[in-house]
Amino acid sequence: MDQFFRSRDGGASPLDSARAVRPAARKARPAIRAENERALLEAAEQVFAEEGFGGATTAAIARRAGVPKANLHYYFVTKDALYRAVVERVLTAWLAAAASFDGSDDPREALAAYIGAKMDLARAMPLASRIWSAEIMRGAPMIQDFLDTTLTDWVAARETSVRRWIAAGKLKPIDAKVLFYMIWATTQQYANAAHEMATLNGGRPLDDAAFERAKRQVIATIVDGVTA
Amino acid sequence: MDQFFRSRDGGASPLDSARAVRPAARKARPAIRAENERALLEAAEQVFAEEGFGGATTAAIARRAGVPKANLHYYFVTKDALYRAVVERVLTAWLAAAASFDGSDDPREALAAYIGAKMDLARAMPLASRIWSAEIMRGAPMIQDFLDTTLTDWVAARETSVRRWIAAGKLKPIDAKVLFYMIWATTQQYANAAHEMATLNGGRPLDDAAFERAKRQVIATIVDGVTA
DNA sequence: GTCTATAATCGGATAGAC
DNA sequence: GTCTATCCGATTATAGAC
Repeated sequence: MDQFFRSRDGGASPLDSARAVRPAARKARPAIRAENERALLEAAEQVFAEEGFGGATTAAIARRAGVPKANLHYYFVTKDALYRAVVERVLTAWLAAAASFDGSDDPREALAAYIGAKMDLARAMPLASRIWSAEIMRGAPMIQDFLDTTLTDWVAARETSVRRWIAAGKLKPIDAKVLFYMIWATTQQYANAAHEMATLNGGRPLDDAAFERAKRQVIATIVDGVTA
Repeated sequence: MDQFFRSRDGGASPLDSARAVRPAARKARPAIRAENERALLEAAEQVFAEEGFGGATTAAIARRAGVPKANLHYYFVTKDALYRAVVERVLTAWLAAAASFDGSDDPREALAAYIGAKMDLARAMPLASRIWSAEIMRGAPMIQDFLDTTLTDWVAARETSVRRWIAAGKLKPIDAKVLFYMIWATTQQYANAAHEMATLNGGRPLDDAAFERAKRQVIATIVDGVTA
């Protein structure tokens, strides 16, 4: 995972990202460390999602996690390292959802499974999903290596599948990238714009039934829109 | 326009947002004021788009505009007021694009015109569009009044049109809000994720021809996906 | 491993000379 | 109307006692 990240100053090689978290001292109580790291990561996810990287402060994160600020800097040496740890979590989840595209040779099934998985990811991890979008909006200073390597390869491979489906008459003659941009944008929207959706829903967040209806409509629209 | 805004502390009524910009002194040279405000707004748009509200600094904005930092605070009393002025511009553009939905009684034409206008907006004003998305992602602290009033009314009226088209057998039985969320997300993507798209395009931004092809595919996918 | 105290810097905003 | 100098609270990060 570390190979995807570079430090925010842009000058680092993939290798030096090493461990963002200090190694545990011998004979430490692992439970305390695990709990403090968990609380800090959870608080960091909230604050980074609400305020963005620049607007987030380590003091606010430490306060929300219920640990002294100096403790935050003990577990995560810099604000940057803490942010990286948060982004790693959602990258893992993103890759897991991506795998769901490959469960079927039929484009309708593959697309339905992938769109559904991405919708579920936005619903289950809205804060992490928002951080992911914000990272991309800022020009991906932390995940450029991921875009250059894993994502580029992933898209290229799926473009081959799409071309095969087009040749087989199963899909319209579309550009696969444009399709993926639409899928990414639409599914992320259910994390990014949850507040706007709540406002337009009479002030209440979407309940599970409304979300499931939305998921079905999103899948149906895209699948019907690209199949021949 | 001012009635859409509230100050970021959340406690303000629409009335007190008054003039974010100082009134010109009598006998001032309007050209200097106009040029300084223009340079500051342009620089602010760049910095807010790159760093977010919290990450942007007035020093960086003043430096990019080529004016002393104290001058920024002369023209725009607070960072908040400068941000509000930037958001006002994109709100105006958003409303102009929204009007293009109402040019036809046929859903295919209305949707094509609106999606095309939103795509063109993202292409023509990518920085302002990104700020708009970031504002919504943060929970719309500055444009909540717009969401509560103008946007709520706009969506409600278009939902009526969509229901009419469904009843006439021209559209599938869809939820209009889910359709609009998809349109908003997909079109914004061409501003928000321009860097990611460039990476997947061999490092080069989309040229005009590629953008026009994407626009046609987005329109076709959505229109074909929702028409009966 | 924890946390109080503090260093060093940066941030928004202003005073007041020109 | 402009801009240098500066205030002062906030911010990241660390030192060092416990």
